[in-house]
Amino acid sequence: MTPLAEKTYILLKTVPKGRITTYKALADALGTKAYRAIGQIMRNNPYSFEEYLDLKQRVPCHRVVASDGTIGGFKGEKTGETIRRKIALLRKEGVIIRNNRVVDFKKMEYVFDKVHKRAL
DNA sequence: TATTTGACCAAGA
DNA sequence: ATCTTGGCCAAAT
Repeated sequence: MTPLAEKTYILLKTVPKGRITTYKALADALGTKAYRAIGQIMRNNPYSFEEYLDLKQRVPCHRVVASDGTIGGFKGEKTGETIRRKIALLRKEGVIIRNNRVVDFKKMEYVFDKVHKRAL
């Protein structure tokens, strides 16, 4: 677990069900420009939301989408059945998706506040 | 130490 | 609405 990864997971866990954030928003909130690294960190997520059972620890990496509202990747892949599972998870939480894009994406985005940043 | 690799991004055409 | 392109920087190799 790298330092940035640890902070990223802590922050991401504050995003509630039915809302989303972006790779860039996470990077910005953490004071780094390494938004590409955030993707790497999601890929290495040891607490998969689907597979990990401990509610307190699991990291909702399916709630992270690209800055233009497109879905982004999941489990190391960017297309195919894996992405359909990410979409299914989001839909189950109430996020509307059409043509691989979050509808009303700006309104669905969760904005990190001072309290969350302070916890890092 | 040096190089390569991305679940990315913003701006242009 | 797509599509390139150049840039970005932490981590992995």
